[in-house]
Amino acid sequence: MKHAVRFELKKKDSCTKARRGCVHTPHGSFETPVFMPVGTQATVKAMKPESVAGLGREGAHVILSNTYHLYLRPGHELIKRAGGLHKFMNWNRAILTDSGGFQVFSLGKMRKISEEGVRFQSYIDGSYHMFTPERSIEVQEALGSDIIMAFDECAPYPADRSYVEQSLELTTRWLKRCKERHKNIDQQSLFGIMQGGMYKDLRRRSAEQIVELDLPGYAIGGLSVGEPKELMYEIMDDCVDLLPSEKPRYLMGVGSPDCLFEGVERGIDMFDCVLPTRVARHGLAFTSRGKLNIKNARYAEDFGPLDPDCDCYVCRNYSRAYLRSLFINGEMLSSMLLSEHNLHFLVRTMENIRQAIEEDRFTEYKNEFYDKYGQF
RNA sequence: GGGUGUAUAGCUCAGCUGGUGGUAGCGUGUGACUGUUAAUCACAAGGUCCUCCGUUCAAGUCGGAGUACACCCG
Repeated sequence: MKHAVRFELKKKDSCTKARRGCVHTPHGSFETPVFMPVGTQATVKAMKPESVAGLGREGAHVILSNTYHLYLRPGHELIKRAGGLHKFMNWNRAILTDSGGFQVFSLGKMRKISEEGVRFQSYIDGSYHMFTPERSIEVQEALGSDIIMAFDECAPYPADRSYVEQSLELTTRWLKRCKERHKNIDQQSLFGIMQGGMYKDLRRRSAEQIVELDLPGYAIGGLSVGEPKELMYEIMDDCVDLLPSEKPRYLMGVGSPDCLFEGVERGIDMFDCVLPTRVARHGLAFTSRGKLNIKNARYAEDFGPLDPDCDCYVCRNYSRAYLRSLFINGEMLSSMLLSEHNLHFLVRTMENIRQAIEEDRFTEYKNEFYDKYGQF
């Protein structure tokens, strides 16, 4: 049977491991490397779907949503009855759903891990819910996303070697159960997730185990969980190549501008991150000259655009002074405009990266970007 | 004109029977945020405790006068 998702590798940079490709899904294709905006609760916070579709020059063609959150509320069965996640949220392009694996990490004390799965306590009403690999796949099937992620354990940092080792082995066993349970491979594609924490040999072992299962795509999980960036880059130096070059490689949860460049340079094709939308709601903008905190007093009477080099809707129409005024008055338009700008900035930067790879000048573009952006 | 009450951070207020001014809220200033429990969180600055006199070893706190404001009565 034909896989729902297929990767087409178009070009490789001659100096670095950067690649240019395209992922084809039942809900259209997206060019890679790609940044996927995050819409955890079936919405990219503060953004209308048509605005997401209009980001950058070409628009965003894939977003991420979350299995655990939608399972809790409004419920995957409800979304299925609504006609699936795409229809429910009015997004007819590709959707990738995270499995709930990250919540094993982020929900901290509110869960208990066993061989069977994870017992979560709902942060909404305190009720208990058993999530297993099978359950995660069932829920993602009901949601109808194009790419579904394996249910994994995202280990914390720092973590003992023995803990990470057991966690990685558990993740592999769970991946096998996910694959076993996943039947509609012509409608949805399951991506496996590498773990192994900050231990290179464990990363290698994890990669070997999951690659053997011959899935249509692979992700690197368990990075950007609090470790220094240099350490993350060092781990990536080693482990990206362990994933098959003919499959898309997805670095989960990463999305600061510098990390995108560093990831692409090491052969990553897909990224997702809440950072641009979260920091936007907290008043921080990414600009070509670096981070800009809109609540700083010095912007009170700055009537220029957020980023003079940006051509987004926000920069074309609003001043820093206005955006600051919105923010300090607690107006929701502040979140909307800053989210749109930040997402545009990352989506546009990725478009530039893709073009640079096509023209075989990725490193040149990266240096150009870094020079202008300054300190991260 | 008389009575009553209030006066402490930029604002709104805690501060018991005197013992170095408050983990107070908001505001202000700054920072953090990376598969979203996050329109969140953290830190900092900022005061002749209205003025004067008195009681006391010691007064934001007790007494008196003044001033300002609020309300009530003429």
